[in-house]
Amino acid sequence: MAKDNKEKLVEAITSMDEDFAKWYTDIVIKADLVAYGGVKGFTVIRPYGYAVWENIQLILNQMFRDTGHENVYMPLLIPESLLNKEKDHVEGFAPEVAWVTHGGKEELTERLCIRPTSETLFCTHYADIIHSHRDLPKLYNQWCSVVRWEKTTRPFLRTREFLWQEGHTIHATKEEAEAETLQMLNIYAKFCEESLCIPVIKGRKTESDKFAGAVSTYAIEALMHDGKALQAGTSHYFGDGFARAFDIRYQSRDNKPEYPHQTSWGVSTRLIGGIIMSHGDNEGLVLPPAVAPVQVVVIPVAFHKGGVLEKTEEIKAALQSSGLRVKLDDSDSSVGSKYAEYEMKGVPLRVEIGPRDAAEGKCVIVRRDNREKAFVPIENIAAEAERILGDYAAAIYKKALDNREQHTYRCKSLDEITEAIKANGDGFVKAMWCGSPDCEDKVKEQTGVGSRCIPFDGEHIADTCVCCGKPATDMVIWGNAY
RNA sequence: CGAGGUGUGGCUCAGUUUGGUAGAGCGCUGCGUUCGGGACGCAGAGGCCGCAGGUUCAACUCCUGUCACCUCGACCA
Repeated sequence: MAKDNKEKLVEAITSMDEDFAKWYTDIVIKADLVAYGGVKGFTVIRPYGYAVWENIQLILNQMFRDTGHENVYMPLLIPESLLNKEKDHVEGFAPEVAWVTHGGKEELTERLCIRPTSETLFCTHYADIIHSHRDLPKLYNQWCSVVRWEKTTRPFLRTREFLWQEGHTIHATKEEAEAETLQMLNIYAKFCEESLCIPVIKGRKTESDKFAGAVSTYAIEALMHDGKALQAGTSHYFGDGFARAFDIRYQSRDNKPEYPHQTSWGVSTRLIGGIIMSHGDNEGLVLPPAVAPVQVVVIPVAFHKGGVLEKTEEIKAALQSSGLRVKLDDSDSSVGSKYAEYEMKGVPLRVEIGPRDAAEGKCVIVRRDNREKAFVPIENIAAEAERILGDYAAAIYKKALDNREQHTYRCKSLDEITEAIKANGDGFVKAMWCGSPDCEDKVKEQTGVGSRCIPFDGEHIADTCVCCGKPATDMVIWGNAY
């Protein structure tokens, strides 16, 4: 009997060792996060998946407000002439924009692109509203979806339409804008580590990897379970390039026209993909408590027998009153199928209570991450649940961090890189770099790993570039990315 | 955009080779018995076989075209 169940569990979802991509897709569908839509790269985000996104929004919005940002909403469509104003920007995005060419049956005189990002829209608006140094800074953010016509799509990781937030700020000085860029990167890092339990590396992108139109691009990079990197958030410093292209000027205190400095920064529903691939296991999703739609599921066992249902109501109420998100499942499917379902959905804690427990005034708390059971008196349920959730969050963070450490290789030559990956699988490669784009390309060509970022807290691995042997300027983290 | 694959009840698929008017398992609905790791019995509902042409007395099956989705690469949050 137990053996049959085991086999069923294994059948339900492809093992991650066997086929990581299939494992990912299985989870996304079976945990009820998304359904496929009718058009490639466009997905239905199901209520359970959307609830995760809403929790992400809730936390980030608070962090944005705490740092003085305001939410706004920009139009969906961008006239072609507007997109064309900043040269690097249009070159970067033109290949992947979708165009609106008709209104009803009439062909438009100027085609309109569906925003792939909203820099141009913010810039035109800023040109309208900014005249004096007193109008600065403007710290805006918008939650919206954007469209980029990607060739290869995967739910959450790369979809043609994705939900995100894009912050766009404009400042009087370079220093202020640079500080904003780094402040937001730090907020993202804090959010990922504390709320999503995903360890990230903060760093700067190389020239070739910068955002189209940016002076400098910063990113947080996370390592997934299969050793591939995921860019979890980016923050860009634009200098005054966009201001010049869009003719945004303000009069300074000493009555001179000046160009302001800008930033933009964003995270997307891709973060949900990061959660799946950082914490998930062969039983399904493992959700960080801060964003889990249901933090505790209460499951009555043999509840037609005396007293059980009353106790579950009592437990639910106690948990809710301490602010936890709780679900009581008293449907008539078997407990085994409920256990499996909520494990698949990554609910952090499960409370079981049967007639025996009810009689003794206790219940069982089972952790999703390691299935450890704790028998707790019902009167302590809320405090215990909160304590265990704290341990759980720390444990899944540590597990992800351990995985990253185990898959971080320090290499002094291209051969060492190849060998490290061959021996231990994909991961983060730490190696020195001279700063030349040619070497960057060569590393990619010969070892398969591209530059992820130049971390702020780089190590000194060697004196010379891993590729050409000339004096090195930076330590770069290399890897295979999603 | 290149290479491969798949379209048949909600899902996974069989049936296509050899044309004769559609099946299984799971899921779903109702009633009852169950419940400490994916329960069981009985009774039901549900598909003009992706779409459009063509061949044929007859097409899920053969032919032509087309669309969609998936996987893997190159490009990208």
